[in-house]
Amino acid sequence: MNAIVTMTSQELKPQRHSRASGRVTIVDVARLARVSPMTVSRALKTPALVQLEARDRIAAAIKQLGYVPNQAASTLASAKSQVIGVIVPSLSNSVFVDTLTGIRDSLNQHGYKFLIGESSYSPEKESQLISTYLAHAPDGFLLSGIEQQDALREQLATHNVPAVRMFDLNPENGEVTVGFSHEEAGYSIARHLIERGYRQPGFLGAQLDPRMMKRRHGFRKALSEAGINPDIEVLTPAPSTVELGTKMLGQILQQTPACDAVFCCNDDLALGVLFECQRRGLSVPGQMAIAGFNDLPWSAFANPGITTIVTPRYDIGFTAAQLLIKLLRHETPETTSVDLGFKLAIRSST
Amino acid sequence: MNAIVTMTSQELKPQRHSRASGRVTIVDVARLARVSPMTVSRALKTPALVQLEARDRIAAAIKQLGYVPNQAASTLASAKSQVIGVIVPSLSNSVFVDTLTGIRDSLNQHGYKFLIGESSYSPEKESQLISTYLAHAPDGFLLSGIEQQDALREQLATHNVPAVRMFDLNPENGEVTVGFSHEEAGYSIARHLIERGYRQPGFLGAQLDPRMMKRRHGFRKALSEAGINPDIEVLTPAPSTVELGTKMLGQILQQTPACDAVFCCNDDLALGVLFECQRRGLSVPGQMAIAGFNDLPWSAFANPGITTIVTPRYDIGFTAAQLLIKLLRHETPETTSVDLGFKLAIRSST
DNA sequence: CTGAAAGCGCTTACAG
DNA sequence: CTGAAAGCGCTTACAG
Repeated sequence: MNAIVTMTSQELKPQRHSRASGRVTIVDVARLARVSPMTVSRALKTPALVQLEARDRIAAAIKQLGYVPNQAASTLASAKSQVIGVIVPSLSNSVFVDTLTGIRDSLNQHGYKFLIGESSYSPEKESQLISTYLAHAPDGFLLSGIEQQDALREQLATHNVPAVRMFDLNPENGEVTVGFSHEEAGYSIARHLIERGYRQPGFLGAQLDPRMMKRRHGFRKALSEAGINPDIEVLTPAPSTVELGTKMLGQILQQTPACDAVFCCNDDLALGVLFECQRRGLSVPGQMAIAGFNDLPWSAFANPGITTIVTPRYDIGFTAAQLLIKLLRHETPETTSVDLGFKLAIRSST
Repeated sequence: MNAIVTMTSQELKPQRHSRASGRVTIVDVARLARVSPMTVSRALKTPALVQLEARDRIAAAIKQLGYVPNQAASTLASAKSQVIGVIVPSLSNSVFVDTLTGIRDSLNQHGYKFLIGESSYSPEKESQLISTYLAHAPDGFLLSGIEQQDALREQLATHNVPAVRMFDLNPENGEVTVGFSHEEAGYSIARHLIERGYRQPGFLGAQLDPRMMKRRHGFRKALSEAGINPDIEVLTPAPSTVELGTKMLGQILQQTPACDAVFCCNDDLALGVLFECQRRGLSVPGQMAIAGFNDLPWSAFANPGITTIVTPRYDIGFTAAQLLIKLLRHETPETTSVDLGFKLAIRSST
């Protein structure tokens, strides 16, 4: 009777600083399973260290109560968030979506989640995103490109968060990078066009991000080496789209009517060029050869199929994530710059 | 002297349970700014409640120390994560990427972050993702479609997390939904084809998700009403791609050689059909009319331009996020089912 | 293999 | 407008 009275008075006068969330916690599970909270924690993280019988009782209690661990509490206590920050230039470019898929497939295997940020190709925005994400105490970062701001590098160093760069190569400094040589890719497209006999190939470049400029550089280098004028080109900072491709064909033909081939810095542009050629009655590749970049899903099925560079974007994401996990485990990767290469897919458009 | 000795002995014998992270905390900022940690917290969240002078000292201290608030600690203490879980069917479909952009633009204004999950059109996977995300204590969810599993509904109810559904309408139950009528969209494409005089229009359907089936239903309804055979169709559960479109044209022509128009459940398929028509020497729209769905970025620039349904996918994301924020503030939205409509873009392909 | 104690870095709920 | 105390729900670092 006394006991009941006591309970009632407790209910009427809750603790002064009480702010119970009503949420099922590890303590509730522990009580039901007749173990300590610590053992529940172990059963979840390192089951091998917990007796089978206890493990079963804990599993049953978790199920019965519908327990979901509180990630915030775990992060705070362990200083490990299991979160990776990923920064890509654009989500509307399916190239980066493929990379995210690779990252996801890799990280999921190891229990990591990731936050996705879109830098819109802006180094300033990239640095801002890093600042925001640091509040979530990410265990690591996957970044796009190797041209980050100094401020960003300092932030990473200050907070001691490892990062892996994607989409390029970085043989110079010790930063871990996974990608391929954009310069060589541009070079090989030019060589292909030259070998096919095109003598006035032009370059269509959009976005003007550093990697595109490297492709352009390789393209120009091959042309110069072959004694061909490398200055037939149209450049614009606008994002590459099919619509832009339709316009750029007009522009390059106006500048150089004898232009007989174009290397588009992305397949989007190439598709626009193809449609515009059809509209103008220019045969492809007879009157105008078209080469693209990335091998987007429709490139092989266009009419004609579009010659392009096949980029290993899924593998870049997957490999970069694997490397980052190695770094997080303080394993030393064999190499800091992984070159995944590219392939030249020759199709009917050239 | 004594003091120095004391300090030294403390350094040699750290506290038994010490696990200082080395991280700059709110306490460090408070000390430097000569206020309490509570005042720093207020300066960050509700600056109006803090004296201007103190605010300036705090801002200076934050800058000097490079303080970044610990999100995990904040979430744990306040039981608010400022995180929204977003589930979309697919990231390779740019439609959903556009929606994510709308969501981001809306949530960024209000300081929310979001976790993106890809359900691959699977209700089971959707439920799993929700379970995973609940560990992050999201303040709310944005879901795709209105056909969630009962288990998912229970989870949301148990954890008392509000959700807004996207891409469809839901006049039946009280669930908050933002989208448009897929049935009406399919109906209006059929009406357009009928009015143009096509008498054997076929339907090409991929993925077979609920919304596509509603479009098909509207399409068939209009044909039946007009006394036209609605059974010319090819259906496949495979994801819609340009490659698939090239194949499906062959299939429907094999079934029904006299088929004179196709409604493709997505513009990807329509582009494949267009390329395949070109390859087979079928004039568009003379021998084969093509209609698509979504108005992907290249649809207007194809040759010919592709007639399609323009879907308000960016606005769906933006509006859904706005509505969710209202729910989180316990404001009552004027309506639970927001119809953003669609537009029929008539171009040269029909 | 298990558990009691302390602490992670914030915010709530008070009290002034 | 400001601050001292307690607590959020975990994990670390011990000790057995």
